[in-house]
This record gives sequence, C-alpha cells and structure tokens, in this order.
Amino acid sequence: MSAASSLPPRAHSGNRRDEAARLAVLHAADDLLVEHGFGALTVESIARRAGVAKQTIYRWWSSKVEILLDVLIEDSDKRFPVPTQERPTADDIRRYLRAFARFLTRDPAGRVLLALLAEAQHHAATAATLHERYLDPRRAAERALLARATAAGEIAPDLAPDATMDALVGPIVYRAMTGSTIPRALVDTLVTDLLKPPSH
Amino acid sequence: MSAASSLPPRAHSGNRRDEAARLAVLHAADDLLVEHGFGALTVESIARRAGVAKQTIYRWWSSKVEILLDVLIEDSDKRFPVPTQERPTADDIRRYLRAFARFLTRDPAGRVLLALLAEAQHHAATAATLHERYLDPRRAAERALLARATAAGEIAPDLAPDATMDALVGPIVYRAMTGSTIPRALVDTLVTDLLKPPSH
Amino acid sequence: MSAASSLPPRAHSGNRRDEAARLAVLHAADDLLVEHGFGALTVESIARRAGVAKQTIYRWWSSKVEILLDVLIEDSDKRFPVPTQERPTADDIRRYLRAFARFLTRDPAGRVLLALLAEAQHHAATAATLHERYLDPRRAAERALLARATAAGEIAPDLAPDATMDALVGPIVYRAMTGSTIPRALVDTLVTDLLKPPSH
Amino acid sequence: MSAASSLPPRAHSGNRRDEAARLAVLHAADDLLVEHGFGALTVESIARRAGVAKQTIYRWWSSKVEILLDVLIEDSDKRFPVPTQERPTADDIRRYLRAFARFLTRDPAGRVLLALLAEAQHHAATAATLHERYLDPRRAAERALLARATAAGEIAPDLAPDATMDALVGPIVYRAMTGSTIPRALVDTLVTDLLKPPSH
DNA sequence: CTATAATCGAGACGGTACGTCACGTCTTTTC
DNA sequence: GAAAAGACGTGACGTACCGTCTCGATTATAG
Repeated sequence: MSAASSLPPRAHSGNRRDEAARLAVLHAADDLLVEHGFGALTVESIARRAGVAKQTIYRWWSSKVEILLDVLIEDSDKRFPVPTQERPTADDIRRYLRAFARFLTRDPAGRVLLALLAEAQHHAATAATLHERYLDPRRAAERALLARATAAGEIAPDLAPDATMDALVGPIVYRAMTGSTIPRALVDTLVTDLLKPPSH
Repeated sequence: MSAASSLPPRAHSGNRRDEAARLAVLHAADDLLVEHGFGALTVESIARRAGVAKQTIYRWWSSKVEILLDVLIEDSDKRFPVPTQERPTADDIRRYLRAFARFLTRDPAGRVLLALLAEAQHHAATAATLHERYLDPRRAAERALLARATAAGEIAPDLAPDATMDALVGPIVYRAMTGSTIPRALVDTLVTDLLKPPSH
Repeated sequence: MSAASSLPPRAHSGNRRDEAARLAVLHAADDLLVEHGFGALTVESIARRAGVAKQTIYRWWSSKVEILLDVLIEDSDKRFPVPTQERPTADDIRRYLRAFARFLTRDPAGRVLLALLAEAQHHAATAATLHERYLDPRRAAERALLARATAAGEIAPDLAPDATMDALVGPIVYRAMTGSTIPRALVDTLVTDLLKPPSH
Repeated sequence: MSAASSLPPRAHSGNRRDEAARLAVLHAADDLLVEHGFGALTVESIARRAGVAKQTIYRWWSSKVEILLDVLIEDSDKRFPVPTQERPTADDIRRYLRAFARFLTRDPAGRVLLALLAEAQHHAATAATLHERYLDPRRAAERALLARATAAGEIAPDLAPDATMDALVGPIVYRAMTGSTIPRALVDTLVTDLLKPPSH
C-alpha cells in the first residue's frame, strides 16, 4: 500500500478497464490519507498522485469514500479476519480483538476505517455505504462467532449479541479515535467481564 | 439552541464585541449542523443564517470547529454535568452514563460532539483543540468521580481510571456513531461488570 | 461589442479553449465599462454578465486590465488603423487624427483606451503592459507614417517624430479626458501648424 | 509634504477640529501615493499611516479623492501659479508651461494631479469635483491670461482660448501620463506655433 | 467650576470583491 | 471504448477595505 506511485506514464490499456490505473488510485488514496490526512485527500490530489485522469476516477468510483472503502475491504480481511473456528473460545475472541486493536492503532489501513467512521458522521450517504459494504457484513460474521462460542458453552454473555460486540469493540474504537493506545489489560478485562465463562 | 435567528437587523454595539452576533453565530451553527449535517456546514452558510458578516466570524473564531466547540461546551455542562457528590455510588455513575447516552442520541448538541470527534480524525489540529478544551477537562472530572467512589468503597474497578472510563463511554459513543440506539441494559451491564461492587 | 450576452447555457467545448466564453468575457467587460464605468467593473461582475466562471477568467487573463487590452486591441485597428499609404499627405494625417478623436469621444471602445490610460497612472504594471501591447506598437506605426510623409516632402515638422505625434495626439486625449468635445478646428490647426508643408 | 508622520501619539485637541490630524492625513495621503501608488491608497492605510481614526477621516472628507484634491490645491498654487502680469508675453506663457511640465514630472504633487485626472475617468463624481475645485478655476485664470496677452498684442492665437490652452497643455499632460520626459523644444515649439506673435 | 458638547483613537459591524482551490461534468484526442 | 488531458460552471475559502456605528477619554467653552 505504499510503493512509490508509477511516474513513467503507463501505457493506455485500450478498451478494457485498466487494472494498473485501479491499483494506482487505491495506493494513491491510501498513501495520501496516511501522509497528509483526510482533509488533504481530494479527488484531484489522488488523480495527480496516481497519474490518472480525474474522469477515470469518476468512471469507476462515485466518491473518494468509495475508493477508501475499496482500500479498507481489500486490506482488513487480510489483517484481522473474523475467526472461523467451529468452537471458538474466549481466547480466540480475545486474539481477534487484539488484532483489531493493532489494526486500528498501527496499520495505515486502520486510519482508513477511522476516517470512514468519521466521514459517516458528516454524510448520511457515507454512513449508509459504510454499513452496507463493511460494518454490517463484518458484524454478521461476528454475531455468528459469538453464537458458535455460546453454543459451544465457551462463553455466556449477558447482553444481546450486537450489544456485546459493541461493548467489546466500542472502547477499542473510542481509544483509537482519541489518540490513546489500547493496553492489553483493557481487552483482557472486557473479554473476561463481558463474555463470562459459564460456571459449571 | 434553535430559536429562529433574530431577523430584524441588530443594532451595532460599537466598540465592544456584539453579544447578539456571538449568539446568532452559535445558534446558526448548531441549527445548520442538525438540519443539514456537518458536510453542509460552511462558514458562509453560518454567516448567512446568522445574518452576520463572514469577517465577524473570522474575527472571533479561527474555524468552524471552534464555533462548534463553543456550542458544545456551553451546552454539555447543562445537559449532563459530571456528578459532584462526595461519595458517589455506582448508581450515580449509571445515571451519568445514561444522561450521556441520551445527550448523544437525542440532543442536537450531541450531534455536535459526534461531529467534532469525527473531524478530529480528519485534522490533527481539531484533535488537539477538542482534547484541550473539552475531552481532557471532562475526563479529569470523571477520573475524580471514579476516585471518590472507589475511596468511598462504592466501586472497585479492575482497570486504571482512564481505561475504566473508556470501557464505559466507548460503547456508548460507538453505538451513537453507528446509528444504533443505546439500550438501558447495555449501560447497566457495563456498570455492573466493570465497576464491581466490592465483596465484603 | 454589445450583443446581449448569450443566456442559454453554452455547451462546454471540452479540452480546448472555449471561444464563445472568450468572446462573452470581452463583450461583458466592454458593456459594463460603458454602462457603469470602470469603478463598477469587477472580475465578478464580468463573470456574472458573461455567464462564465470566475476561474475561467483567471485562467486566461491575469487581471481585468488584460481583458480590456484585448478588447482595445481587437477594436482599435478596425476603427482607426494607422494609414499605410506609400506617400501620405498632411490630409491623410488629419483624417487619421479625426478618426482617433471620433474613436475617443464616440466609440465605446474609446472609453476603454481612456480607462486604461487612467489605470496606468494607478498601477505601474498596467502602464508597462499598456505600452508594450498597445501604445508602443501603434506609435511605431505612427512614426513610420511621419517618416514616409516627410520623405515624400509632404510635411516638414520641426520636432522629433515622437514629440510631433504627442503634440498632435496629446490635445485630443486631454480634451477627451476632461469631457470636452474635439472641434474640427483644433485638429486642423494642429496639423497645419505642426506639420508645416515645406516651402518650395 | 513628506515629513515623517508624527508617531508619538498626538494629544487630543478637545472641542475643536484638530489641525495636526488634518495635516497628518494630507501628508499620509501624499506620501502613500508617491511611495506605493494610487492603487495602494486606501482610507484604512491613510488612517494607519497618519495615526488617525477612520472616522476622523470620514468626518472631514467624503472620499480619498477629496483628500487628494486638498493636497493638490494647497500645493499647486505654490509651485506654478498662473501668471498675473498686466501684459503677459509669449515668454511668460512659455515659463508657465515649463513650470507646469516640471510640476507634473518632478514634483510629488504632480503625481496627485495625474492620479486625479485618472480617477476622473473611472468615476463621474470625481470628474465633477475635479473640474469644480481645480480644473475650472485654473482654466478661468489661464483664459484670462491669454486674453490679456492677446489684448496686449503679444500673441495672436488662431484657436479659441480653451482650445488653445488644451493644445498647449494636452501634450504636456499626455507625455507625463505615458511616462515620457517633456523636452524644452516641445514646449517652445508649441508656444511659437500656436500663439503666433502677430505680424506687424 | 462644573457641565456640556464636539473631537479624537479605537475598533466591531454588515458588506462586496478579491484570487485560489476543489468539485463533478464535459469534450477532444490517443491508444 | 477506456484513458489522459484539461476547460468549464459552481461555490467556499480566508483576506482586505468599504463606510457606518458605538464606545470611553479628552478638552475648550458656556452656564
């Protein structure tokens, strides 16, 4: 996500979509976000940096938010996939949350998620797309994770699945948003207190 | 925070700062944020709505973020002040968190906080001011609240004070940001599980 | 120079400079100057009148002075070209000066020259461009005219060519600037007295 | 007209008009015109430079043009008064024109006249005041001068008095406006050719 | 010997225009 | 057809002055 943008002019690809242009745009968007922040991320600056015409961007993406969503989706499944074990334990969930915390605070793509969550506060349309393409699918997988762990008797949360996930994820996101680190103890305590291994 | 902006031309106040203009700007900013969202909130639109010259805004505020901070600070102490009892109980803290949840999801000024938290993701300078003028002072009061409750033997949190507060506040903010409601059970469970009345 | 500005939205011309926009700007500038004077001639008003974006003006002209210079240059060669006869007579020169007087006092484009001469008193940069693009080229042609007439034995001015031209042109410009008419007798007397047909 | 503006704050003068403030304004206007040109001459810059409140300027002058007119009138009678001899000769007139030429090209106050003539092209109101307070009174005196010289048999101009004066003055003004010097020969030739000593 | 009244400096105010930036749309030309 | 190039109308940015308007301090004259 950061190879120096190809400056020698790429050859046109004729009448099919140009994969090189697509990647150049995604990389440029990510790089600019990390280097100069969302405020400096304009369609014109992406086009400039990617060596691509503005029209090429508008042909394939309806806004810079869609570009960032593409970046986010491509990256976040690699960095912290939702666990898929048949019988997940509280420990698996703890590891997942730690990966999420690491992603948010250390990975450039984590900045993308924070930027999109932020932008969703500013524009209803962004909120809608972010839910549809990212938050809702992930949440569905997370709910399934909790369901399998509960069914397996590994955890016994008091709250409904969504509320449980928000109680776990919320503090991580909030600390990332306010510029704090996320100490191990925080994740550990949340998992211990909220997922409550069943007393047998 | 929404009375129709005074349309009969205000009389100039001469040499001193014009309090009517100051209020008109704060109200206009708040109204526009609620009505059309942060994306449509421009200095020009605030000036138009407030019946005020752009220069008057720039004379007193360095950006629209500072205007919103003024709105937020003036309002949020009224709506959910940090409790000041000598010996606060877990119940007092629960009530405080519920007031916060109500503020975020129902009060126009709550939108202001979400918008500023969001904007802080986009601009480092916004993050700095938001911390300095709002988050840090409130957090200091909240830390003191936890310290008094702990000293009084009413609660016994496992985590450090800041982490405890983030664990309580994070889920509320996150649900507000993702457009969810905040059920009573969520706040109750967080308080019960994280503040742990001491076993005697 | 005054056809009502095309109000139905012009079609963009894409990649190349839009000639219709160029003409709309020149006409708008000229019309506004004549109708409301130089004081009311702002880039914004030109843009409004021409139905053109401000940026389009700034893309092609560095100031409203350059716009007026374009208007002046395009027009003044049509209205009173410097005579090009091989052997010009004093009468040819008199006719030329009368055309100039008519241009200054009756032609809208004449207002443009007066405005630019005026603006040149206010800004050194304007003075430089006005000389370079208008006054100097015209003066060169006028010097050549005098030279040919002198060589042909038609006139015998006492003064150097530049001073002669200024002595002829100065009174015309000055009367135009002070709002006076320019009587035939004035031009006739200047030509007679200053160009002195040679005694044979 | 250029003594360094009094920087130590002047004492108020109480009830009466403050002569020191009046002079500070006139000097500041003249200095700024000479140093930075008419374009940089704003009421605010004059007030700043003169150490005077804007309101003080607006109390006594209706515009910066009126300020400059005050400067011009105070100065130009000193530098090149219209000759008042009973029987003026062509030589007296030549000396007067040379003083005028020197005033325009060398004297700071000469810049003021050129600036006002220029501004008169931009605003009709300026043209009116300039005529009324400066050009017309001077021209009346000049007409009288020509009349006395003609009556005395010293000159015999072909043209009407106004046209004669414009024929003499026009070239001088025009050369000053176009940044040229005014050679002695030009003035001499104009006087000789246009005032025509009567043949006896 | 006080009031009173006009002047002064300061500067806030509602405006208009400045020149710049990015938006999203459009067209032309090249591959 | 897709792509690079870039002109176009739109509209917000933050700044400079405009001319008007209080203010509080200052000071000569009138009661």
